[in-house]
Formats: sequence, C-alpha cells, structure tokens
Amino acid sequence: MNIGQAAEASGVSAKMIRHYEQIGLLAPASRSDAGYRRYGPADVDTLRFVRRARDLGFSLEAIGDLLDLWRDRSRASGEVKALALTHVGALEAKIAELQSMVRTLRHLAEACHGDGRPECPILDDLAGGHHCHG
Amino acid sequence: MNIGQAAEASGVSAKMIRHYEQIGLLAPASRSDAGYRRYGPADVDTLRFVRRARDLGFSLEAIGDLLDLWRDRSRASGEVKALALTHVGALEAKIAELQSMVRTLRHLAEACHGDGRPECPILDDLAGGHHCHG
DNA sequence: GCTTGACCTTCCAACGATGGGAAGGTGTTC
DNA sequence: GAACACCTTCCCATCGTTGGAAGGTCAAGC
Repeated sequence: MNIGQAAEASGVSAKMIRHYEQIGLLAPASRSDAGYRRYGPADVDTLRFVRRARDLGFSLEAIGDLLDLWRDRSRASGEVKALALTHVGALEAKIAELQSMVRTLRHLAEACHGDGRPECPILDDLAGGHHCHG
Repeated sequence: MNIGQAAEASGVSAKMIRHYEQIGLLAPASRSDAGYRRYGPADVDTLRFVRRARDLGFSLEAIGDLLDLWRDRSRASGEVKALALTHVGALEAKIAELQSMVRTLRHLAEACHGDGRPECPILDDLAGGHHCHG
C-alpha cells in the first residue's frame, strides 16, 4: 500500500502522513526499492487513531502520548482518562472564552439599530466604551 | 510618545504594533530624527480599538474593516452590525464544534474505569470504536 | 521503444497571531 | 565615557495544515 491508499483509507492526507513521520509522531514507514513509503493495515489503524484524536481536538503532542498508551498493553486506564479530562478542561475553557465574546457581541448588536444611520454602539464600545460584559 | 509608551497605554505589545503597521492594518507611524516611531493620543485610541476587537475574537482582516467603518463618519450601522453578527455566527459554530468534542469525550470518560486496569473505552473508541457522538 | 498520466519523493513557503532573540543604533543619566 | 533602557530591523519559533515546484517511478496505451 502506497501513501495515497493509506491516506484514502485513513482519512489523513498524504501530506500530513509525511509530516507526522517527520516530527516523530509516527515511526518511519518502510520503503520500496524506489523509495516509496509502504503501509499495511496496522499502519492504517494507527493513522485512523490519529485522525480520530485530531477530530476530538487533541494536540499532536497529546496524540503522541495517546499512541504510547494505546500500544502499551499494561497501561493504566486512569492515565488515559486523566489525559482526556485535562483536554476536556482546556476545551471548556476555550468554550467559555468564546461564549463570553458572543455574549458581549450579542449585547452590543442588540443595542445597534443596524440601519443606515451612522450611530453604532458596537463601534462606540470598541473605541473605548463602558465595556459591558453582561 | 515612543512605541513602548504606546504599547503600555494601549495594551498592544510593541512587537504587535510594528507587525500591524507592517501588514498594513495601521498607517505607518511618523518617525523621530533617529527613526523612532512616534505616537499621539489618537494613535493610542486606535491601538486600544484594535486590542478590544482582538479580545472579542475578530480577525485582523475584520479589524481592518471595523477600523474603516469607525473612521467613516457616514457609515451605516447596519454594516457594522452585519460584520459583528457574522463573527458571532463563526464563534457559535466554533463553540458547537468544541462542545461536540466535549460531549464525546465526557461520554467516553464516563465509561472508563480510570483505575489501574488497562481496559479503556477511550482508546477503544480512538482505535475505531463505534464512534458514539451522544 | 516512447509517451502520457498518475503517483511518489524532497524541499520551501504560506496561513494567523504572537513571541523570542540577535545585532546594532539612540538617548539619558551618573 | 560607561551603563542601561530603549529603539531599530531582521530572522526564527509556535501550531496544524495546505500549496506548489522540481524531479523520480510506475503502469497503461500505442
């Protein structure tokens, strides 16, 4: 299996597969005589693992840790859970941050006529208004 | 006022002030004989505007548009409001994405013993489980 | 054989926003 | 005249991903 098929089968682009190998997230793939990377079903499984972890928002560094735990059959599930919950905490912090922005913006937008007139509480706030953070 | 004072007064780092000037977000500052950038109160106001818009998650490109609207006294507030609400939409899409990750991860973490045993539904899911997105 | 087209290789650069740091000039104070 | 804080420009790093260039390989068709 060449990198193109592996990319197709895993949902990870060929570009990214090479990149992951280059940064050490993945072990170097074996090569054909011509220098083409070759992949087997187990490699595709690993790539899918990475893909799914990325979909869940894990950093590549965290994915490295997850891969290590995955391959370590004597791992403690508590380690995995801790890693996951730490990530959940980071996600929730980010969510709270974005929600705060949304609240402020919605508040400002509600106060804005939104017509042809120039008066605009949104700009007034950005220009140094009372900074209402509802 | 040198760039350091302007940074201090506006909350935008000197690094970023130079960068904003370089990418054209800000007009080039006037210079002293020695080549130092010089800023006045109006410049600090602009910098504060940029800072506040960044805090609300606007991209630098959007901030450029906001600055144009701010300086255009004949603007229609509807344009500003539309820009803000478009941004709110993007923020909410991002929030929904992150919340989906959190839901999945919390679901998986709940199913995980989180003790010394190796069995781990989190890893099982990443490895190609049933992908429950409760 | 020879060409075409799809695939692979490596390397370099970009995005968006920010920070770090080097190497060198400036300005004020002791 | 030395110390120190500030300024300048420049390049590099982050993070994850994508794009492209320049070149090698392989299987097909003629």
